[in-house]
Amino acid sequence: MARPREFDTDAALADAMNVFWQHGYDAATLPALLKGMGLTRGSLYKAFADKKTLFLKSLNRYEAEAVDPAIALLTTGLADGLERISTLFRGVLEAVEHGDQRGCLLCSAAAGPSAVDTDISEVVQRQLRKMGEAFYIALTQSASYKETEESKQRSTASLLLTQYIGLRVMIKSKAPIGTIRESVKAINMVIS
Amino acid sequence: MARPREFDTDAALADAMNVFWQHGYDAATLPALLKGMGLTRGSLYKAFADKKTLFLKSLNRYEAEAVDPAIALLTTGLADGLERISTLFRGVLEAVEHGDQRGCLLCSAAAGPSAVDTDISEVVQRQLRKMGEAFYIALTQSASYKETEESKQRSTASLLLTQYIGLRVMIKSKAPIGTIRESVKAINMVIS
DNA sequence: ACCGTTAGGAACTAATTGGTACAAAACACG
DNA sequence: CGTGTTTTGTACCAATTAGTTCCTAACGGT
Repeated sequence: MARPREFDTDAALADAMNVFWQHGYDAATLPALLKGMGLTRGSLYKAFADKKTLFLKSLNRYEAEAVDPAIALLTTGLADGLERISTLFRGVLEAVEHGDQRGCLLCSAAAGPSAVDTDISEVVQRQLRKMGEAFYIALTQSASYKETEESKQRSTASLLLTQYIGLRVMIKSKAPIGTIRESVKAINMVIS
Repeated sequence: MARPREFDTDAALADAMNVFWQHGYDAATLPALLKGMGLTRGSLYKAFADKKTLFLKSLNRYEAEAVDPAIALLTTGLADGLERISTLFRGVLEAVEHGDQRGCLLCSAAAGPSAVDTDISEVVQRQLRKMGEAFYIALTQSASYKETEESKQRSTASLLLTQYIGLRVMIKSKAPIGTIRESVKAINMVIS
């Protein structure tokens, strides 16, 4: 009973996510978002309230699009948990080898706006926690770790999460590819 | 043979560094810097050219004030290299326990402006490289690692550097203290 | 075919951004 | 004492920021 929206809000959100992914929260200016999303101010503010909520929605979309698949990889599929973990890190490395230097929206948010804004911090913490839990589950489902005491499994999971964040921050900082490779190699060394 | 400066440039730089440390490069506005440094626009621009070079100088000062001491800890002093590494991470943890959530200026720069600006990236990469090298030296001077093959020493050093970055990013993201403790515990587990 | 409701889009706003211009002030040296 | 040189501080600037207003366009139900 009114004029229908001319664009697909979900597609627009995907575009917004990519702009934030490339530039980061602060550096993603409104004009850049508008251009990337292909719509005008009126439409954006009508559909997404304001920049911060647009970012929060982007973050949630990132969760669905990048974090959850990673978690799925870690918690299901391949027989051995360690193999899954290796595959995850190998995937990150491969993206870099193919020139993707965007890093990880979640990790960049952790280093940036999450420190300042509690709403953003909440979402970031929740997603990081999920990742950590997924590492833990992968460990419990691995031949080499399934029998070890839980406290060691927890610690190793925590190590892997920290390692994941550190790795993706290094990638975004334009660290030389050799350093990235070395770091991934080191992880494989530790878990096997 | 002219009017002398009314402030200590080095003290002012220290103040600037702290402002950047708390807010990050982008979020540190000029008024915030001026207030934190206790001087006016005229003086700041006469003494430090512009915001970016002020940041680069702050980064170098951070190197002298925080990075180099950490490197010194890792490469000299305590008998065993692993003990030095433990001490470093324990120090980070202690700072957090005392309420310091600023994280690490270097690590935040890595996740933020380093991705965009090559001048900043250069400084960041150099400092990260120094840190990695220091971890490596600490390993070669430890009872348990000094005999292992170099490639493994390199990998472990790389792991520690990545871990260090990840840890400090998590801290800045306001991760719960339990997670931080767990992550530090995990490192001690790996290296001993 | 009309009418209520919503989307779209351009113009506008108010605040803030980093940076500059310039006059007044404070010194060192002769 | 000047006088030349540099700092200081204020006022200013143009550009950019996120966000709003408001008129028009496009629909859907009756």
